[in-house]
Amino acid sequence: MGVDLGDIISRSKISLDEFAGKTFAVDAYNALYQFLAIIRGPTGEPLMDRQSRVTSHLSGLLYRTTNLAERGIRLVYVFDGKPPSLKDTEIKRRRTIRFEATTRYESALSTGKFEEAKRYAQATSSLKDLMIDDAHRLLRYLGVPIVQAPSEGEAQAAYMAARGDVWAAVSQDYDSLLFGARRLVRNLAISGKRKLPMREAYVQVEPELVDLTSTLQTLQLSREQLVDLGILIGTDFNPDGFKGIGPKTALKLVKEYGRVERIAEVNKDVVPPPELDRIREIFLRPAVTSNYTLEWRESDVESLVQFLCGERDFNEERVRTVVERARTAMAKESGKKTLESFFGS
DNA sequence: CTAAAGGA
DNA sequence: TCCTTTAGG
Repeated sequence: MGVDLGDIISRSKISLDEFAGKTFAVDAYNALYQFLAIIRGPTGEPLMDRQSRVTSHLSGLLYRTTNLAERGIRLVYVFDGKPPSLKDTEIKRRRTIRFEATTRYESALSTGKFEEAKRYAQATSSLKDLMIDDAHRLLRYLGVPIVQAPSEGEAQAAYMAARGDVWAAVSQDYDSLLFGARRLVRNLAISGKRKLPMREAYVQVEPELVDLTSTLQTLQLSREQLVDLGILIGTDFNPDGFKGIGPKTALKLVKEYGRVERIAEVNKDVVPPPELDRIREIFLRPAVTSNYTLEWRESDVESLVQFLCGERDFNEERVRTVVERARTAMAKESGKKTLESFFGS
C-alpha cells in the first residue's frame, strides 16, 4: 500500500489550473488499480463488455486522460517491470487479501447483501495481462507516451521527476518521495465533492502537491533519513515496519538518532532486518532507465473508436466527443494549429 | 472515475 | 440552476 507518511508531511491543495502546460509521470499501475477498484456497478461488478472482459480501467483512463488534456495537462504513463524480489512477501500478502475479499464478496452477493458485496468487491481487483495490453492500446491510440520501467513504475516516475523531464510524479502513494521525486501530486483528477460509499459524508477531493525539498526542510531530515523513516513505518519491502512504531514515533527517533542502526542501539524493539541496506538501495539507487522519449502524437481517433466501440462496446458518440474536446482544447491552449505542434518537443 | 439523468 | 443519483460497459 505504500509508506504511510500522510500524518507527518505537509500537503498543499492545488487547483488544476495551476497545472496547465505542465507534464506529469503517472504511476500507471497505481492509477489502473484505482479505476478497477472504484468504477463498478450497483452489485460491485466491474464494468465489462459483452464478452465479460473488464473495461473499468479503460473507462477511467480515457476520461481522466482526455479531461486533463483538455485543461492543458500532459501525462506520460509509467508501467511496472519486474518487481524487486524483496517485494515477494508483500505481493503474497496482497494476494491473500484479494482471495479473502473475493470469498466474502461472493457470499455477500449470494445472500443478496449488495451493499456489503460492493464494499468487498473493491478489494478483489487484480490487474490481468489483458488489462495492461488494453491500457497500452488505449494510450497509444490517444497519442500519449508510455514508459516501461525496468522495475518499479513508481521509482521510474520519480526518477523522471527528479531529472526534471516531467514536472512531478503522480501517485496516491508517498513512496515517490523516498524514490527522490522532486514533486509528488496526489488526487490528480477532476476535483469536486465526492460522497463516501456507505456514509452520509462528503469529501472534497482536490489535487495535493508535496514538494520534496520543502518536506525535508520542514522535517529537518536528509533524504537518507526520510528513507529510514519510511522503513521504520513500513514499506512494500518490509510491510510490517517495526513493532509499536508509527509515523510520529519514527520521526522523533530518526531526528534524534539519525539512522536505524543508532536507534537499535537504544531501543530494544528496533531490530534492524538483515536486508536493511538492500531496502535502502531500492529507494536511493533504484533500477531505472533513461532510455525513453516523451513524444505526444496526434490521436488516432479511428483506431481508438474501432478498439473501444468495435471491440469493447463503448458508446461511439461519447468516445468521439471526449477525444474531440480534448484535441480542440489543446490546440487552442497552445495557440497553434495542431496538437502536434503543441506536444512536439 | 466521469457523464448524464433526475430532483429540488 | 444546482445538487444528488444513476448509468456507463
